[in-house]
Amino acid sequence: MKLSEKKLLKKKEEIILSAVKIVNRKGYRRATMEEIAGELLMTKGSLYYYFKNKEDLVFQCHEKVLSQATEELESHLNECISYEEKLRRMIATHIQYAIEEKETFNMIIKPDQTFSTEQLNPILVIRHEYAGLFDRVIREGIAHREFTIKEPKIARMILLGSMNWIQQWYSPQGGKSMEELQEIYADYLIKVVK
Amino acid sequence: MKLSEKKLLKKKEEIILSAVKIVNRKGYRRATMEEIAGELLMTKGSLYYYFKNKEDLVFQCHEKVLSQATEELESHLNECISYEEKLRRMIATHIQYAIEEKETFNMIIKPDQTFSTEQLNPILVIRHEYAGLFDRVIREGIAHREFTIKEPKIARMILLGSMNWIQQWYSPQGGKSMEELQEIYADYLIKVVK
Amino acid sequence: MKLSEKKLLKKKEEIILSAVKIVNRKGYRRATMEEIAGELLMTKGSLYYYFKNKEDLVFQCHEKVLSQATEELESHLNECISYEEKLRRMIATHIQYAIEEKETFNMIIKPDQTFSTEQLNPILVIRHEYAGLFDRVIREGIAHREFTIKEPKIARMILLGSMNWIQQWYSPQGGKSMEELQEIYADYLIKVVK
Amino acid sequence: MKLSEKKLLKKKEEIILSAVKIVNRKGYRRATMEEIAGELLMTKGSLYYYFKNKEDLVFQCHEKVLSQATEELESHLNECISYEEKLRRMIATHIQYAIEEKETFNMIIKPDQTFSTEQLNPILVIRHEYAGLFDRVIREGIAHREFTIKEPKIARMILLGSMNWIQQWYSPQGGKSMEELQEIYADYLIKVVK
DNA sequence: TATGAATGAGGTTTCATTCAT
DNA sequence: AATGAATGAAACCTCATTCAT
Repeated sequence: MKLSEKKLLKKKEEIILSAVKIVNRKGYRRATMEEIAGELLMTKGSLYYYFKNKEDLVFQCHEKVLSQATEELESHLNECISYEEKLRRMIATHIQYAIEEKETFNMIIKPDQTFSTEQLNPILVIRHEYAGLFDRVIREGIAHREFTIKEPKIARMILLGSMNWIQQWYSPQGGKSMEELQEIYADYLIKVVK
Repeated sequence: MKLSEKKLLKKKEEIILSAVKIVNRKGYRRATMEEIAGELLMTKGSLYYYFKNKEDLVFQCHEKVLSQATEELESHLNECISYEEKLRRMIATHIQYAIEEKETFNMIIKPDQTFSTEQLNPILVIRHEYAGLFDRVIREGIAHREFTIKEPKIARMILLGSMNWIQQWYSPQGGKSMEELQEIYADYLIKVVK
Repeated sequence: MKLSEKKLLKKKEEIILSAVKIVNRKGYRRATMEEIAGELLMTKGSLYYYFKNKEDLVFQCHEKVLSQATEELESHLNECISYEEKLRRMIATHIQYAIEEKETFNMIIKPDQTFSTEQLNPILVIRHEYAGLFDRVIREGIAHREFTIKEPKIARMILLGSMNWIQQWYSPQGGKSMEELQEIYADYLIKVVK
Repeated sequence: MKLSEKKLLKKKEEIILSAVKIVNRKGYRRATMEEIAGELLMTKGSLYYYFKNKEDLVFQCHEKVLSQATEELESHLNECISYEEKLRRMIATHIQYAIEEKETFNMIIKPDQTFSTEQLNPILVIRHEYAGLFDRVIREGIAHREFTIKEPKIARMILLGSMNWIQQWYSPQGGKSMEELQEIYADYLIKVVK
């Protein structure tokens, strides 16, 4: 890879980070290209050198965030610990992302509100993959007799649904810290699959 | 109440229903007054005869849906049955709403950073009331030794979050009927509070 | 004239009065038909029974105000007093209207901003008549050797211009009462024509 | 100052001139952003690149015109001539402005209940300064026994009001040239303060 | 006569996008 | 690679006007 390409990628990454920040703060519609550019002391015109359009930029934000999260989840799956412990750690990871990357995660949750059909599909694929990791830990946990339930898919939906909901009410100033939440959620959600 | 007033209210209700539908599909920002009006074969100008502005219209959407749902839940709380059974029925009711009145009920879910502080408060109050009914059944269930958990609020959030999530994937053509879902969810969620 | 016609005229008059009030407060564009009707506990639809459109209504406001003022001016002209005294009284009258019927008078001053060509002409006629009364008192005053100037038309324009300007700064809470202004203006403006 | 900044300012000035023209012709409410832009073969959207909103644009119109006029008047005050002569020249200047820069100068005249209090104040300040120059020449003229009146402020208002009024009727094709008017007005208005 | 309801033209504003430089 | 400037579509909102009842 040439130096110029490297520079290009670095710049793209910077822009994505800025976009993630703004979109998380304001939501997709309210986040303007101008503000995203302003954060980096650029002008909005420049963004179009790096990204085809706003949708494309935000799409790449997702890819980044979600692939990061997926990676983390996978690492937990590969650790040498009990399935319960694996699931605990995956829950903690998901909660962290849901809180810290709130709006970006939100777009993954309701992508059809944001993306055109063309870009919808790749997102659904990543999303499906992501959910699949939870399916796997549950299924394998059942196979190893750590979990007992009959409907692993529905259990997974309960897990993800309840964790995604955290966004609706969580506030850093609220009563519980993120760490506490991670623990309590893990405790209670493990009960579901046990 | 005069006939004309009744008619006015009916029309307002129609508009609200249309608005709920569009807003749920598209989100607050993407839902346009024109589309909301078009659904009813009206023109956007007419909406302003009934509602002060877009915010006001959407606000009344929230208000209506929430207060209606609250009423239904309360009836279950007053039945003479065990707390577990009360909770099962409330879960069934909530799921039924979430599925059959999907678009209407969805409103509860989105708090939207849209509302001016003036209108945000009344919404939060009703929302709080609704959630409070679940809190109550859990707390009282604990007092009667039917449930055992230490964090009833978080349990409630897990319950509501997981149920609201059903909307994201449920389809009548899918594998499970609503009745099956109601049962499985009740089974799994009761485990959380037990 | 039949009773019903009388009633009609009376209602029209009421509406005109309301319109004058609102237009004076807000100006032509900001005064809405709804507000004009509201003042009389009517709905705006009703106004169209009495007036062809907003322009027509406001046009009749003018006619009323200006014909009233003209009448007053004429009465002063016919009093048996010196021309200086006649002019003093006319000045007082004009100032009073300029202050108390501020916006209506304003429309007479700049009618082309408000009226379509069709209605512009009648207004210009009345306006011309009105100014003519000042011309007359000055010309006759010169004929009777009370005044001495060579350019009566320009003097008249100075008089009217300076008085119309009062609107720009006069406030009831200001330092001088209307009565004081009437006197000082008369004193100073008489100097112009002397 | 960089070239680009200069260009920006020039464009802003062009827009201001266009706005002044339209607003004077139609008044604040009737002047549309589209028309103002159209005059310069631009689209209304572009105006928002240069000005925050309509109010801001019109505000800057006022500001510009007023400060420019003030500067010119001040030079006369500093000449070494009698106060009567100073006043004559200031009158001539004001009339010239009112006639030759009719549309630009007209802005001084309309205070429009349009501006938010925030923007109204700076305008009133400059306006006050401008008028203050006439006040000064009259007051100092009194101090030097050239003038005799007791109400210098009101005299000033008569002067400005009558001169501003010229715009309402003056036409180059009319009977009197501007130079004649300047002389006659000076003659008659000096009588007011003598 | 009066009105409730609807309309639609027209206005302001926002902002993603384009493009010459 | 970047930007300043312009654009235009689309959104919200206002309000004079119409008309069936």
